[in-house]
Amino acid sequence: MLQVQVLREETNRVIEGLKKRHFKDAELLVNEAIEIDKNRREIQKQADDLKAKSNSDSKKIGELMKGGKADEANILKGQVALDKEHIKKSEGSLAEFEKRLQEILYKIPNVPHPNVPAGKAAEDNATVYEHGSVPILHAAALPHWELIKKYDIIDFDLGVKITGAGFPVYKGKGAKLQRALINFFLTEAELAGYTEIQPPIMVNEASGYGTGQLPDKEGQMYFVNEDGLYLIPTAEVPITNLYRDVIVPEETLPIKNAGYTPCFRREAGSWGAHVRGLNRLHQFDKVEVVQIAKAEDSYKILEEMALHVQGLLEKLELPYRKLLLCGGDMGFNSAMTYDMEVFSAAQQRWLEVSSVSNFETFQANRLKLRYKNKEGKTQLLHTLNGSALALPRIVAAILENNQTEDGIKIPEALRRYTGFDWIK
RNA sequence: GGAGAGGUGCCAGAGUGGCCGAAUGGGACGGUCUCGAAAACCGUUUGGCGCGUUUCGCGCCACGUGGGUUCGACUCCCACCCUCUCCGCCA
Repeated sequence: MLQVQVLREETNRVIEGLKKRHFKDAELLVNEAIEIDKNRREIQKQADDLKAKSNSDSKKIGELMKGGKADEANILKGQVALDKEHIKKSEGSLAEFEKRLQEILYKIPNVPHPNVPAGKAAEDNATVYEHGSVPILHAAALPHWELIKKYDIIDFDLGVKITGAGFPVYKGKGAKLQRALINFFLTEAELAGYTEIQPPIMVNEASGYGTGQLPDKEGQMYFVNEDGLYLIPTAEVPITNLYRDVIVPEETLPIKNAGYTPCFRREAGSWGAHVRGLNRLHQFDKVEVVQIAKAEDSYKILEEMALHVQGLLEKLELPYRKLLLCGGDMGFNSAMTYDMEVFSAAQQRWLEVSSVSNFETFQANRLKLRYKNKEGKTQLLHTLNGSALALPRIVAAILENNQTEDGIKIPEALRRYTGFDWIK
């Protein structure tokens, strides 16, 4: 959520930025917010003045009563009662304005960074880096959903039996490969200076609001009705919310946390050939990295985080490209996002395996995540996060790209974690 | 699930109707002392919003949340949320 103050003071920058997203009602909503805010402030001034008056009158009444001047006190009481009615009215409309302002602010996405390319959709994203070459597969090469059957390492039908579609069962070397990847990603994160966090995978409503899943994306999360808890769609939610309502000491910045969690996504309504196999699931595993930084450091850190993810892909010997997302393709909360896509050789398509974003103060504003600067002023911090990495598509790419007639070869860097070199 | 206790500032903790944005202790920060440090002593230390003559002044709000009583609520009443302890169940 953007701050009204920013809308007020940097109206043009905000509107121009939002246009880059092809966000339809940018001008309309921003101006409406500013207008409502103006009314809100006028009413607050009126109410505050009236409250100041009745506060001091109440004090006088106390003094008069003590001095035995009950008559004078009673006259004043009548006066205060009258003022109270007016205050109540003002407060009513103040609350109304605040509610409407909030509703509008929830609808306005983050303002893209100036370096974000213009563009409407995925094809307008800028490819800023490419690495590795596409492997040439043997004639009988299979897509991963065939490979997992051939080697009996992941079973979708069993998942359907015990839970439903999109909940695969990993077996034998398939299960061990999961564990190895998680371990590899966490170890690499630790080496990069991240503190490992193991958070709950259910969160309360306040956390959902904190990172922006609520109120809009409610239907995308699994909800445990009995206890009012949400299954997390990503570790970003619990790990970022650790710092909700916190004023962090300046010397601890930047804060670097990493965590492995299963992730749950309802993904209502997305079906079809391109979501086959491991491409899209309701439950999957992911290691997430999260940083909290001062405004002046956040873009340097965004680059650092992207490079960390690139390093992982290079160690796994996967060909990838790095995209700088265009305004039209960015997520609602983000000011700048890099996507990493891995080439899946048997499917002959790029698969998104990581998304690294700087949210600037967009999340911090809702989270009330701040620090005190040198002048003693509290300031909002910047939040950043990235997948490092999401497992299923990495598994798909490893299986497809590394298949030979003799089996699937495990990348060198991963072998000390798997304990085996081949899936045969 | 049953019974009880409780939610106050960075932490602990007092406060049962106006003198309370809040005692006291601890922590942190600054200063005095010291070659330096410790101790001691002195001082500072919640956040949000609004207005103005905007490194400062004034006002409003907040003692879990929302309502109520009252001229006046941390204090009284109602509802809700959360935490802790004991019992039960349990990996």
